[in-house]
Amino acid sequence: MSIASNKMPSIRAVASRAGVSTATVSNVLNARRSVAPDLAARVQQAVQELGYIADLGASRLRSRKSTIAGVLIPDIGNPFFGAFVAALESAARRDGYDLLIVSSGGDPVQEAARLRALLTWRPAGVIVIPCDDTLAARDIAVAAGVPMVAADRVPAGPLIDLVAVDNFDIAYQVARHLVAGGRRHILAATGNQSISNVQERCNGARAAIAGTGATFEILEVGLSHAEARARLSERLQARPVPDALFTLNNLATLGALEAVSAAGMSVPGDIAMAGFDDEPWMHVVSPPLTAVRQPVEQMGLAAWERLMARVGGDTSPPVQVRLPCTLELRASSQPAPATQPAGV
Amino acid sequence: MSIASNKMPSIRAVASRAGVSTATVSNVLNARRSVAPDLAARVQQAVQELGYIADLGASRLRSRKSTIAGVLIPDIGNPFFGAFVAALESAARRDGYDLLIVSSGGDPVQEAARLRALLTWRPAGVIVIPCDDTLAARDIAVAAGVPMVAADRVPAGPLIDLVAVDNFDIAYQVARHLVAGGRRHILAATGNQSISNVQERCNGARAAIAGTGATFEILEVGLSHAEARARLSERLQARPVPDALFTLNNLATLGALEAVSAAGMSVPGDIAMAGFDDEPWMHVVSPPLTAVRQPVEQMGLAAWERLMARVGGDTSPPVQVRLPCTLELRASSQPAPATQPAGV
DNA sequence: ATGAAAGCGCTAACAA
DNA sequence: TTGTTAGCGCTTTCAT
Repeated sequence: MSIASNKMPSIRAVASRAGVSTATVSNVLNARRSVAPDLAARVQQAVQELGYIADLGASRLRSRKSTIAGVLIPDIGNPFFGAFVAALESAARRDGYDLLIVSSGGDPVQEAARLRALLTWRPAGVIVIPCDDTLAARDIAVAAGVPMVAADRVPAGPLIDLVAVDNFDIAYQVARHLVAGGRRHILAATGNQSISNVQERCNGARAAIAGTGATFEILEVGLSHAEARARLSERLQARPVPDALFTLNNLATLGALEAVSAAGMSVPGDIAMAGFDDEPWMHVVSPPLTAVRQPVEQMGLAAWERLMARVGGDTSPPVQVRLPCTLELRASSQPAPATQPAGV
Repeated sequence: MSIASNKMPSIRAVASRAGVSTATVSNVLNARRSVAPDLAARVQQAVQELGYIADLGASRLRSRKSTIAGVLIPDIGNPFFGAFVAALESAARRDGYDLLIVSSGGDPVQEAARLRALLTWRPAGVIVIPCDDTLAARDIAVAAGVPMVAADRVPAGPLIDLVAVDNFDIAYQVARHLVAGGRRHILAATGNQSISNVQERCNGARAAIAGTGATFEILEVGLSHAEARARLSERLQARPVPDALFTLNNLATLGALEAVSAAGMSVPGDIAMAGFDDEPWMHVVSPPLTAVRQPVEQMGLAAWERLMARVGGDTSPPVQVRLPCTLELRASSQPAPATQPAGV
């Protein structure tokens, strides 16, 4: 709580300097009503001279039009979410909006609290990557009458607009690829099994494996790569030792790489690896990692587009946008070669 | 520009429902003046029932106290900046502030434009990672009377509060380490040589190399790892071939790894590698990469602390906070072994 | 085409 | 302790 800057001139200062009314200044700046060229010029000059910057808070208060959009994500420090927000930002800027970005920390309680903080600024709408499929935040937004679109993860219950990737389909492809390569025991490693996109991924993998005789196992490995490494290291010491690792997010992939390396297993000789999220470094490790590339920028754009539609008054039923992923096949998931001494 | 939500009850709705004045509601909610317990209870209940969420924009307008801080960084999609913002966010939340985060895209013109957009919301202060050492944005903030603290990069000219790492010192350490390992031709790869922290790093390296007989060369490799790979691939084909690569940011490191790999050079046999920014994947590549770990969280906290001090009325001369980095020595920068077939 | 004046939701000064 | 009133900076009637 601090003293706001008080050196900023108000619209009145501009008006008096230009010798016009505040209404005229407003009209010049917002191109609302037509203003005589000479007056407009005087206004522009006064704006320049004073370094006037309009107060959008006051403007919003009176006009009841908001140019803020809220963004509620699990963690701005995660590169995946960072890329998502970057895409949102450029779209928002193009449309004249500013973004209020807050992190929920993956905690549903925080999520609700942060949404309330967002609504405090009266955003035109909110884009949220839910941290669980309950999405208590939805009720708050609905009660407030603020449009909300969900991204990445599928909230259960009442429908709202959703933009996500086709998790089932791509996971199906990955699992089929692994089985086709002769893998018999696929271990899926994920942060939190209860997140909807994880479930979709698991379902897709299961469907691909069904009837092939291969087995499928899910392991929760926590929310950091260090924890993932620990969990997976434990698991790799136990029986049956999996011959394929399907990591369901970038943190798990990293932890898995460490665990496999620590266990002295060779990739893809002893164990195949494939994971969600394709990051630049994944093709400089040896062997290069097979990865699912999510169209994160398109997700951002699509989410923004949906929000703008709602904000613009679209009252049609909620839609689900599903974007296709691409599978970047690299060496880590190839069939075990007869001879290959490669470590990780 | 959209219709703001109009379903939200105002403070008047709460007041009438609780049978009190709006002033009393305000006092209850902000714990300003003391209010009789029964009235307070009625207010709280009305707030609950109506789902009232105060309008902070209106509040700020009247009270002239702002609880938003602006954050101006080159690119929210870059993990380094993402981590910085994440640190800022938790500090800000603790102090009751919300963050308005915008990206300049590394363009000074955009930087100024985005700062103006920020000021439109009347933030209590602004934290900026400048995209060049001119920092035109500074003048705008000064003119507006809004406290600004710079981070990561050192703006030239009039002093403002600055939080950065000790680039010279750590670069000195790295270069000395490389030379001590027998390297004779060190190539520094950077995105934009004109950025102050890059210059400091180069100066540090030069100082360490001076008088050792080794040579030092700087190559600008662009702003993406793809471009970095291309530039470095070219360079590695030319003479003299460097025997050490000092990459000055994470993108350059990645590009360098690709270029070295493509050139068929072994690390650290043919060429040593060391770089700025320690990312989790850097110790899962082979060989693990020597990296400079920047205390990015502490940078965020220190920058926030500085801003809060200024916002609180501290008018002492600008201070420079320099945080120490740590050098994570790994295999990639070790002396060339007599025999080692390792690729990258 | 322009200005005067009201009022958005809130808090601070002033009354009671 | 509580209520009443004015007014933050802006936009929008409503006059002119």
